[in-house]
Amino acid sequence: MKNPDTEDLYTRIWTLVSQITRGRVATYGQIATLAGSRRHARAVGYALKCAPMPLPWHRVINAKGEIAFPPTSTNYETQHKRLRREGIPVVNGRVDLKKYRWTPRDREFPDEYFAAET
DNA sequence: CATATGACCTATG
DNA sequence: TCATAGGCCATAT
Repeated sequence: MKNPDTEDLYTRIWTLVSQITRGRVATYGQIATLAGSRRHARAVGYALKCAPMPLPWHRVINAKGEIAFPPTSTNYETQHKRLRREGIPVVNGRVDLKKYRWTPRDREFPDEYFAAET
């Protein structure tokens, strides 16, 4: 991560993820959109991987409601365990986004966060 | 510079 | 609901 723009992007992603409330989940695309552009869905994963501070990364899942790690990985197990521990059911490998999707509060996210991307 | 690889997403049938 | 196709983009090699 040498590019300064990328660093800004990652910083916004880290801030957003840190604000996901307990017992709720957000998707990679959702975070990317809030961070400024919905095209960076893939970059969210990278940003979480190199986060310099502890973050509730387990609250970030894909658009289908699934844990994005390979089901056989230890990362998958860790995330699954943490979600269940927060009271988020994972049935058939997926979370009900209709019920558990996190939505930012207006006060936390001023209008510029939702402005059309340039 | 060219490819390949993901903690991805949407549109479409 | 599932599968496929095409798109996206930071990183790694």
